[in-house]
Amino acid sequence: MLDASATSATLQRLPSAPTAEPTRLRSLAHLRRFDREQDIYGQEERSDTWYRVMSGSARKFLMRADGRRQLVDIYLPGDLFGFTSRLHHRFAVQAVTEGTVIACYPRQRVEALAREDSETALEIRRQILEALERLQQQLLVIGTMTAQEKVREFLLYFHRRLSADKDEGMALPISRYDIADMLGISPETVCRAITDLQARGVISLEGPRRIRITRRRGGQNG
Amino acid sequence: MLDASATSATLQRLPSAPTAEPTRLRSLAHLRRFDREQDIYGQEERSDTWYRVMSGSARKFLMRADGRRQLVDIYLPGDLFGFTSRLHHRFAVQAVTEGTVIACYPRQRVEALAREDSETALEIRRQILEALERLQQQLLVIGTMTAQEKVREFLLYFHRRLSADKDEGMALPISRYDIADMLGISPETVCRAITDLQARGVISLEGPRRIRITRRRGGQNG
DNA sequence: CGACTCTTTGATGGAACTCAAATCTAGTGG
DNA sequence: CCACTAGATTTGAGTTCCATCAAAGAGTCG
Repeated sequence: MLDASATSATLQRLPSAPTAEPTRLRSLAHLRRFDREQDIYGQEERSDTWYRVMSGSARKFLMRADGRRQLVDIYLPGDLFGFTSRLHHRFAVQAVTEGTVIACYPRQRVEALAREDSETALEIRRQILEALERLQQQLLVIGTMTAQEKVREFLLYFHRRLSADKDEGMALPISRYDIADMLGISPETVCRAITDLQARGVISLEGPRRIRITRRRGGQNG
Repeated sequence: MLDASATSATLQRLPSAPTAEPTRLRSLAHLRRFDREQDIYGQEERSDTWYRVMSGSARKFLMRADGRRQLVDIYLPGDLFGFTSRLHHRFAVQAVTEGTVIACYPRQRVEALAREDSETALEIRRQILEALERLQQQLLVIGTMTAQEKVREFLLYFHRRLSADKDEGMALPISRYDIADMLGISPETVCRAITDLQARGVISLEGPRRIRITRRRGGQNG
């Protein structure tokens, strides 16, 4: 929508990677910077590029015919995404945080590299498996029955992913609406669940976007 | 009866890939037969084997502390499973259909083969991507809001996966309980939803396990 | 400061879970 | 072949939970 002039994103060389990234792969990447809500790729777009979050965050989602938005995944620094067995994407991915920096890898060249370098191939396999594990975790969260559980599981899961310390609060990059669209419940219910969890002493808020996990019971660690 | 339709689907299930199983990979496999409800691998088991359904079906699930069973995926003929980036599994997989036949591949040897044969490596990558797509689809199904939608989406999705003809009914290998544990709703609600869908003319039943899709509106095809 | 978005809270009708029981199905053995 | 059994499926009644509509508070950024 706003993405008509998608090339407000800046092209530049990659100076150094924050996360462990094989040198061979890194040499194929170029960096782009995205504004808040800006599309990284659109629904139905050709899947000829792979991406990695260098900083910031992004949401993967699908717009339904009835106008509902379904969130499928949140990408955080270090996450590789954009691969599919299809020719075209079925979801869109857009930046959540202002100034999100994404490394872009031309798919053809990555696959060519993988063909001749088994180490790269292994790394790619590992990254796809990571995405798989994330989706499974996500399924476990959404698969719980009550809304309260969903929100609690989601917060624990997200806290783990942000690899934040238990004692220091985590800074949620996403809104209540994002959480709602991710869990298949209404934003108001997310709010009420958070309020209840706070009342029960499971979490404590220091500002709406800063959440501290106080008590973690029955949580299976990652 | 269920087996008959399932087995005939073996070689034509994958939409984008006509390839059944590379000869190189096949040579590493040995076949095992499983009874109904028998574990193919258990929760917390070491992940040193990959599997492929040759005939029958299997469920991947996790038992929660409160006794609730959460289903994450259903494996049908042609599906490869068992890979993870972890050392141990976090889910169990057990046969659903009596006499399910599974091909087992020693992980070490598969990965060794992948290291020296880029074609095999590509095939593995493709298979993992298939699993990823399946989980995404599953997330879309569960992420819908009403139970009615969930059940309808699930039936359409499963119908697609069984690559059954629209006009001929599909033979559900799984129970209402399985569907419920997959969608995070109660089995009674699954029943009522199916009854309602039947009343609305969306589906028609010829026996509880034989479902025919009558009308498919708004369904995105695979 | 003021406009905007995000978050929270309230009230209400409808949806879904639970407990309970009836019906159906498939499989077993007489 | 049929009665019988165990399991699966369906239906009913009552209660809880959640989506929805509405509006008020909080936070943010110009």
